Amino acid sequence: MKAMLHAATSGAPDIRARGHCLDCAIRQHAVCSDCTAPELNFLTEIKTYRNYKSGERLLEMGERAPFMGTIVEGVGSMSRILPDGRRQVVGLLFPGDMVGRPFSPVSPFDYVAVTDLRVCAFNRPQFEAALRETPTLEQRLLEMTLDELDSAREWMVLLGRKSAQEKLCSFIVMTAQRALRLERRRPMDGVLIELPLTREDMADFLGLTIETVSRQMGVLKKSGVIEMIDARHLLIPSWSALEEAAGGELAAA
Amino acid sequence: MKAMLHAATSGAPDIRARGHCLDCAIRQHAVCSDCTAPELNFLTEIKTYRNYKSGERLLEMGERAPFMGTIVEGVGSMSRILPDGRRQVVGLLFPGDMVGRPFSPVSPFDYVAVTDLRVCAFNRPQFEAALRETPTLEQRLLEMTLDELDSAREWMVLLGRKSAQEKLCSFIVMTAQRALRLERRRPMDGVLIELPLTREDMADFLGLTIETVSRQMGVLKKSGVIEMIDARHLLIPSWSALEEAAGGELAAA
DNA sequence: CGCCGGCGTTGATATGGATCAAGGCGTTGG
DNA sequence: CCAACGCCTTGATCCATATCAACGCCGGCG
Repeated sequence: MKAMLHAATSGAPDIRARGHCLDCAIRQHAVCSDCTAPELNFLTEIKTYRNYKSGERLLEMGERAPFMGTIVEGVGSMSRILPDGRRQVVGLLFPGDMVGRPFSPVSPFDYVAVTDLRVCAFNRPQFEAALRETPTLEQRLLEMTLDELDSAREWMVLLGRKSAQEKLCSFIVMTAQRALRLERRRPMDGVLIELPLTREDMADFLGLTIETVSRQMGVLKKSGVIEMIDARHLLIPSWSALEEAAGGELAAA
Repeated sequence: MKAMLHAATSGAPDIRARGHCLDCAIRQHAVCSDCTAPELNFLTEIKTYRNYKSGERLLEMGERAPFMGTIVEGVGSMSRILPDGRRQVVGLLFPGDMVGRPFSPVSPFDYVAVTDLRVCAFNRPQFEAALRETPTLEQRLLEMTLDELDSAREWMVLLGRKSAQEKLCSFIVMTAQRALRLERRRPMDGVLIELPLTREDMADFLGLTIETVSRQMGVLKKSGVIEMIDARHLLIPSWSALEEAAGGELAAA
């Protein structure tokens, strides 16, 4: 629950060579998914890649955000830390998800690399201009934002009304759905799940402490809802039993 | 915490006469705020008003939503009820706020009238077509959606990490800000606040029980953070003391 | 008028999850 | 090889909030 002392915001992230947007592995999940070839040509010209090590901060709450971008590889988080150190993760970012808040020069949350991360980044004013001039881009952003809003509200249900057990199960369901969707696979019995977060990040996402997360994982293991390969790898014997234990619908986001 | 048995979704809400959008009292707060006169002429033609009594359900989670709209008068809520009856309010709707989920024929949440309500409504397909054809409208919707997303995430911080006390104070701050903004006034010491919600709705919004809400109101009263005129009317002697007790920034939404 | 139902308060008790504390494993680096 | 650290687990205890229960106030209605 106490905020970890993460590495400070990186001053000069590793910026790598381009590569054409047409060849992008996650384009179909990203804000540019509906763009035409000429539009992609333009984006190719203004994008840069940024790489971060796990724990690095990409953007800091309350600070000017020099860029916006899309996660290409890895997992990130958005979080806020209260003055006394309590921390709440308000969103996880998987490949295809946007980093940064369009139309606001100041980031309303901290963006942190949960795993090593690769981000397709755009200079903010340039990207905002592109948005205004490109209806495909803007419409897709609207769609994505509406979906994120639905997800955020579902997470509010979890935070406000679910038990620690149910929170854990919902988290596992959500993580599995996101991971599987990237591979265009459907949830099924016997799938193997990798949890990209530390117990601390899970706790901060679920509004719990690490001890409670750890204990509830134990309970789930004992009750057979999950099998633990190790702390970060689970097997789901029965998808429906897991959803049952999550205590209420979780729409795909 | 148990779901109240609200009146069923109204089959045929009271649909009233028009009135021109140019004369609309809440236009500057709504999705149509940036529209030109000709655009407003068009909207005037396709809009209808719907009136609801407190407790009526405008849209039901999982059901086809025949319309979308904007709150003109009164306060509404979006909520979800878990299979076992636990309820979480995921958003309050003040004049200017949108009712319904654009681009999804099925409502992801229940929309309920908290007070008597007047809604400016559009037939869904017509409104969506208007959105696609009217960049001012679509851009404004994007802006509003991004703001709502920020608010939802701030509420996640509250639900996950704040104490009952802090939740109550944050709620009062938020309610006051919303009410004052409509009147173009700024928060100041000594303002009188009206709480539009029952203790039950507050509890469901804050992830608490009614008893805890009631007790914490008592504590706030005793500690002088608020003065209670009656259960629904408060006086804020010191705005900064209230914000202090809310335990962390609450951006205006 | 008197009853009843919705809403709010208050009190007594129970409990889920937090807190405090200790220890285990695996990796890194001296 | 051992020390130190990050991450995770497990145990004992505490406490904030839930739960269970009763009551007061008020407005509507028979």
